[in-house]
Amino acid sequence: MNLNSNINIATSLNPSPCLPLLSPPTCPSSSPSSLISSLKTSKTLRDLHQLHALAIKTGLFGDPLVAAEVLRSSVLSEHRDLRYGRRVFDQMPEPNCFSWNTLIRAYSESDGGHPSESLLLFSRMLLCETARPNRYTFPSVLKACARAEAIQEGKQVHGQVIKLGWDDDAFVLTNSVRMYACCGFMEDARKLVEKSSLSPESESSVVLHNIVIDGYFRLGMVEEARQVFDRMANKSVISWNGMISKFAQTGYFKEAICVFRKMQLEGVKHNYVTLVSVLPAISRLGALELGEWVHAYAEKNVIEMDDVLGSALVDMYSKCGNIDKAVQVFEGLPKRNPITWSTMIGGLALHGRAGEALDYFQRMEKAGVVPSDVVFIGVLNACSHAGLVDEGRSYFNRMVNIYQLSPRIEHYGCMVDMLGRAGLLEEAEELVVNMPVKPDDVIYKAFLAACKKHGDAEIGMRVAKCFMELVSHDGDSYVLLSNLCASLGEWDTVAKLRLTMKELEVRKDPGCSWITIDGMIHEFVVEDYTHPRTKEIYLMLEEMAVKLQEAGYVPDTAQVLLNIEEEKKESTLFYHSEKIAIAFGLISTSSGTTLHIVKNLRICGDCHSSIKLISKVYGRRIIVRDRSRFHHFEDGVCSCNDYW
DNA sequence: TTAGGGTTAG
Repeated sequence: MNLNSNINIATSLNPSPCLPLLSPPTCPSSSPSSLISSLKTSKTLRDLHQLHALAIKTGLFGDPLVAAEVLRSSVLSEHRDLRYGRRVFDQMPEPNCFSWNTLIRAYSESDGGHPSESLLLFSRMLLCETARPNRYTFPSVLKACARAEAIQEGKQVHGQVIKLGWDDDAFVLTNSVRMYACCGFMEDARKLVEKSSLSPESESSVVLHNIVIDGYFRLGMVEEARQVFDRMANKSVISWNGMISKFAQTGYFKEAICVFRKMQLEGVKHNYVTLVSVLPAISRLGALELGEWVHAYAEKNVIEMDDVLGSALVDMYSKCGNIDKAVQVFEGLPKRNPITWSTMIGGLALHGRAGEALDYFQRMEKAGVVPSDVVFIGVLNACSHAGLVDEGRSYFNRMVNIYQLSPRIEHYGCMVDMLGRAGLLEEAEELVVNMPVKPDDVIYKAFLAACKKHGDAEIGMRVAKCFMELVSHDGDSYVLLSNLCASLGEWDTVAKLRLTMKELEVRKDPGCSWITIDGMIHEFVVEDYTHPRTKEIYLMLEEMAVKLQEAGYVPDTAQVLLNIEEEKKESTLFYHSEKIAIAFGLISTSSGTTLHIVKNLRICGDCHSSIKLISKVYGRRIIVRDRSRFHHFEDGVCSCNDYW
């Protein structure tokens, strides 16, 4: 869009506004100042309409200050109505500068894709002789450019800023930097910051640096963002919160927690946003102790427990293995929204507590909350993990027919997984082939895992062909497929697959498990020898092997799908990362302590049966979160009833 | 009339 192009706003808008002409119930005295103060305190759209009518009736609308306040109340109050405000503006014979700024700002902040409207108005304002852009005009126009990521227009506006001499104004500067940062022009953004005469300790300088950091994160330039943060002479709580939330949102969970700890060490008080920002990182890492600390901190510091912080806590307790506590937090919340319900239902599903997940879904419906498509992902996931195939089909149909929600690939993913786990491979295949969205890696992975579980290579290979055509770069799917072939002894195909992976530079995520002891996260990969207590860990693993064999453990070497000697297979199995993490947990905690393990991949069959025995032999509850769900091992039994 | 937040198939 070119700001200098001719724009005929008048023809594009409703020229005959219907303005109400009611008498207000309580008629304020008709002086400009009392009308303005009534407008400022008006609470509803109805009040506003009546005061507007009064202004017209008494002729006071002709007073530019009154008209400006009618406009401001229309578009920037809590009960804003942009279309109404636009009609008010178009009625003004000669809007003053304040009114232009008000409407430009309202468009730049609105959600309905209106930033371009802001720019159109600004270009009209430039041609207007009675109102010149001022220091209040530019922040909004620049914000509109930033939101539309319109660099060409942004540069033109910035040109006007310099021409009219507003470039030293703190608000204008902030928004100029933000405009460049949002458009990805970090060089320009940084130049402006460096050129500014602000003291590095000043509040404005902190804001500018926060914006630059945000810009680097948008571009995925995490290291640059971190460097700017580390070098800041002064940091506000918003700077710290920004780093935590951006790290967590980009998958840098450990880094998010690290910043959170550093903030604490430097004596910066956490606030509500800090907690909401760090909790998702804690959830993903399964760092229960830290999560509990955050919960206690919120209570001790009387941080408001609303639906948002409540959802984050429910999610944290669910993903960190304490589902009962998640339920307790949920039940204690003063307010719940659709996300809170989704989080609770998804959490119960993750723990295999399908019956309760479905009960909560019913409660949600009874409470009058309209189910979102996300909550159905939780419901279908619950059915899938509990083998409730008929219920799953029925909920899928209800979602489509009663709630009129279009199934997304995630819903099909749940259905394929559900049918596959239950051994209904042909029905699952039919769904993969006929579903209206293109199957992705995840769908194939669920399907291939089901074929492997049920030993059906024929269907597996048929679908595998489609998967190969995807030219996927997802390492896990290749490994799954090659494992499927390996379980059939098809070593030639395995070799071919490995070669394809090499050619496409596909890498598999290495299996990795972690355990938190005294607030420290300890990470282990398969056959890991890097931990400072490696010697003790491996002595423990040897002891475990002996005790398990005494208890009747037979290694399930069919799980090791490499073409290697049986004996080597046995040792490979015993050094899987989750077993190493458990050995470390056993030597680092007192007897009877529950162990919480998180694994990035799905737990293998041999580990699953070993951990059942370990829980019995060592008298420990062991809670393992793998890629798809929780397993609660106790006294030789797992909560998943071996259906996973 | 500048900056910050929660759920989602394997």
